Amino acid sequence: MMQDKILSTVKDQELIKKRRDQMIKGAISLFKEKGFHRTTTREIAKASGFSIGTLYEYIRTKEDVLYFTCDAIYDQVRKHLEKAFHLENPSLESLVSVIKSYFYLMNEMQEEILILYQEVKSLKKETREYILKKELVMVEMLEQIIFACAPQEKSKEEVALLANNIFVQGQMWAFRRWILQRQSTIEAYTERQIKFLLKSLA
Amino acid sequence: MMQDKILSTVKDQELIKKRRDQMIKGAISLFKEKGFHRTTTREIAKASGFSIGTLYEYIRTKEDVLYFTCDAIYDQVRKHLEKAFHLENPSLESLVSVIKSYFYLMNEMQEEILILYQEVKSLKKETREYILKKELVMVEMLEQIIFACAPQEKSKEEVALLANNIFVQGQMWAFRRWILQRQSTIEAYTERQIKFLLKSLA
Amino acid sequence: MMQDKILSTVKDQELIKKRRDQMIKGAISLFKEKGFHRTTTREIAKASGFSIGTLYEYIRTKEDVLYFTCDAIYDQVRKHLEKAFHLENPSLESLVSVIKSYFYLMNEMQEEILILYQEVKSLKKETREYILKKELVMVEMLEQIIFACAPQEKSKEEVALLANNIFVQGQMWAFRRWILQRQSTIEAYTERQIKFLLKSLA
Amino acid sequence: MMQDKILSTVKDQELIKKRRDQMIKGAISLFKEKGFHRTTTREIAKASGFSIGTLYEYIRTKEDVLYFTCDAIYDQVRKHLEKAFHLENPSLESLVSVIKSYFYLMNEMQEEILILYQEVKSLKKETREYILKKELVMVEMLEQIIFACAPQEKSKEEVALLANNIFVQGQMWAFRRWILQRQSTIEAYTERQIKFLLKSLA
DNA sequence: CATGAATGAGGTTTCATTCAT
DNA sequence: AATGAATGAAACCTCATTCAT
Repeated sequence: MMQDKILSTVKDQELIKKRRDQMIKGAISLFKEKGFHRTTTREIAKASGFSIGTLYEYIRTKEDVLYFTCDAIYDQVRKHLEKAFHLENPSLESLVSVIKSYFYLMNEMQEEILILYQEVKSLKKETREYILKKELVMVEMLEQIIFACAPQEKSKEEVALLANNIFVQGQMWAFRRWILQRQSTIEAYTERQIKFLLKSLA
Repeated sequence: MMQDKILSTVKDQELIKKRRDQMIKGAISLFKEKGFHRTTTREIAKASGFSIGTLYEYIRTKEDVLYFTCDAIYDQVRKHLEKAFHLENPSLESLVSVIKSYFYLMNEMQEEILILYQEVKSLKKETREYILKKELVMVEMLEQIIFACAPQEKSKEEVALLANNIFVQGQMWAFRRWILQRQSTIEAYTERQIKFLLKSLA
Repeated sequence: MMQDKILSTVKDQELIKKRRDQMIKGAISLFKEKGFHRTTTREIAKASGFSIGTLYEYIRTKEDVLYFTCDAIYDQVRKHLEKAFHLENPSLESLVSVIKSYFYLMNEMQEEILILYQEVKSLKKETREYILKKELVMVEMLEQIIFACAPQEKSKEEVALLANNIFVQGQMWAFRRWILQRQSTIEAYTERQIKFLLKSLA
Repeated sequence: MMQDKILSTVKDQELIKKRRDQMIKGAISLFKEKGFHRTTTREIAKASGFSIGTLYEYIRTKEDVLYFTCDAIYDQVRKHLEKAFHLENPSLESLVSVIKSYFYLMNEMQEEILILYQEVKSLKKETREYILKKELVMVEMLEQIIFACAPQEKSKEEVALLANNIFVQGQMWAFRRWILQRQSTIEAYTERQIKFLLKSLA
């Protein structure tokens, strides 16, 4: 984990984990509300339940908080998907259920997804690439599944695009909530997208 | 235009237009590079070719710059689309050509689209809603076109979703460039998306 | 008049007088409302009915406006007093009527008096002294009247102090309005102050 | 104390008191010299012996400095008066000694009194009223003393007016120094004012 | 390990004044 | 004479970061 590369003054590894988890929890709730830039380190410390001094025992710069936060969100998504993506006998139905599972997760994690969409660009290049690689891995997992479940003759590029489309359509439910959620539910939305998708796969 | 509602100390309407255009141009190039929050008003003034004092003759707050910028980007998109959307005899082919035209525009306006995606959330509620309404209008235009060109039995909701998908798939080319543009060109991308879409419409 | 010493780009003397009168009128109403420091030159120009450029044809610095304003207020007071102070046959009664006349004037000019009290200190030393000399002259006029009307054996110093007391008690009605005007009228206030004064003179 | 209502980022109450006292001392010396508006927050910080950042740990806005300063000046006056006003057996002599004590205090606190006279109006309504109430209380204390020491038949209104006159005559020594202190000493001034006053009381 | 007071660079915004038209 | 757009110094205030306790 790259997380470990960010040095902490503190030695006790368990404590580091605990404090960073507190921090991420506090940060997410603040970033949801006001975004990264409008949130101060003092607020983060307070929301995390410790002092500003202590916060800086576990990070080097404010950007580290954003990094940890994005990282944690991606891990949460990945953890969920890994479970769902573990298919026994691939079939179109299992692809459908994977997609459903993913869309419903996006519905639950709407706010966190918004954070990713809006703030990742504030990370510096190197860190941003590290974070995005995590999404890349997930997209590739999805590609595998499509290959396995819908093995019609399709080029690698087409499958890759389908995987991306599915990924974005899940996130879209979050970042276009102002338009999509005015008149639809996650269930109806999922239903329709899957319908279109299956036609595309045909 | 809501633009007019933002007061300027300056009275000459033509000059206001000219200066605000300079400002938008300067701001876009800076926002592309470092985002809204990391750009200072001093930098905006300089990039616009006038002094900080002059900048504030044409805006009230820094947020106004973001507002003008987003507004201008949306207007640029809309202006283009209005032309492309003006169909003579609707057919599947004309739908395809509309989509192509839109995708190619997104390719040209990549950086601007990124600004929209990342910074609109920094506008205050009221202004943000005003800006998003512009996108809503465009989505509705696309819905009309789909109805006209692909008049198979489809529910209003399905058409709305298709319009949204098309819209997002265009923008996606910009905001997922790090993954999509590594291995594809706008032409190939457009081709494939249209292929999937036509299947969905079938 | 020192006013004339403040150069104006404009040559036409009548116009200068007219413009400065407009300016003073505008300035007084603004200073009443928000004080000298919180009033901007732009606001003064607007309230005076001309442009900021024109304002600066008739003054050199913002402080000049304050100077003209204080000067005009003092002149207004003096003009009034000169009439009232012109006694035919001096007597205690005529002293009383002079005081009454002064107090009632202070009542009418409350806001202007407040400007003097609060803003004269913002004038630079030299100008301030020039302005205060005008009050000194008025106090001396009052001393003459006391001498003439209440010719009991009193030292020069005592008379000077009485004159000052009377002057301040008139202004007090304005600058202590928050305490005095809650429960009294100018008539009752004048009555009582005169009663005490006559005892002091006895 | 209302002071406590103004939040400080700092938690240590003793430190807050200490720093605010430093601040008030620094501010008074600057306000004496150049007034509130012409004094910058940086100057206040420097004169207080700490950085601009630290200053803002103990206040929210520049106006708070003025508020603390006025409040401190009034408290200093009140503290002094409370001692002097504590009479054992009331008599005309004790009234005279109270007045003397007050006038001499005004002589010592001339500059501070000037600050009150010129700057209180810069406080926002609510705060200004809170500050003025402190003066009101002192005036009422003086009314009590007059009642006790000079119990001739006098109306409540007359006593109130006398108390106000005494108060203003003390402050006058400060704010009319340019005229009064040219030719008199505080001793002579006090003597004469008391003489007039006793006649008024007769 | 934890705390929180201190720091000061740097952000946004204002406004007196000038000068070309 | 009148205008008003342009200027930029300087104001207030914030906040990431440090470090003595």
